[in-house]
Amino acid sequence: MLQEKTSLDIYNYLINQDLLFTDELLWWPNSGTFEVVIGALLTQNTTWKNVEKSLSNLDGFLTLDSFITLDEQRLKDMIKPSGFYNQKAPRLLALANNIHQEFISFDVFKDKVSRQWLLNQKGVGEETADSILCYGCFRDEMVVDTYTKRLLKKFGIEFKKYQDYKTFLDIGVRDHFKKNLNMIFIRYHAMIVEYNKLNS
DNA sequence: GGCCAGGTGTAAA
DNA sequence: TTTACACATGGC
Repeated sequence: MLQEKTSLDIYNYLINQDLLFTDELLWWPNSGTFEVVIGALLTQNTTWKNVEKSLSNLDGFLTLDSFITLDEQRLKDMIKPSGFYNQKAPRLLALANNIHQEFISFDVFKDKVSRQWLLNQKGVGEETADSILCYGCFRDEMVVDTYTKRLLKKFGIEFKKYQDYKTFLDIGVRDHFKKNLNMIFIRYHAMIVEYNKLNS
């Protein structure tokens, strides 16, 4: 009889792969800052390499207060390397302005924002919302991306909906670890991405 | 040159 | 509720 793997089995499998990073908190650059919001939108259907070019262009404008001073055309020019700039620029500016208007500072945003508030923002879907919550706000939210789906498929696990993937990944490790879930989710997702990079 | 990348919004069936 | 398509640059 075929026994299906649990999310904890896959987590432990990845732990045993000896992936090359020492501190999972550093895996998403400048996690816990507004920069994660920018990166999360820019990386949509885009390689992180291209996002890095844009982030580099945005040097000096990576805080909430400085970012909202940019005008749309200038932002488009700066984020050109990461593609879809005609839609990403206005969406990023609207999001940043909404954060500023609703929460005043990014620190308050980190503390108070809800997943639903993020999902109501144009340009923020489920993965982007979870990336912002997990890496930007250090909340206990697991991120599901193409790497995740690809890895699970190797184990014969497939779902139709994002939420089904998320629930599958969440339950097993949540029940096992019970505490420090944000760190576990960060480590889990980071390992999935690194594993894919090494095996592709 | 073709294909894909740490997706999302919209329109149409 | 599901499916199809546009969005755009850069790396391989």
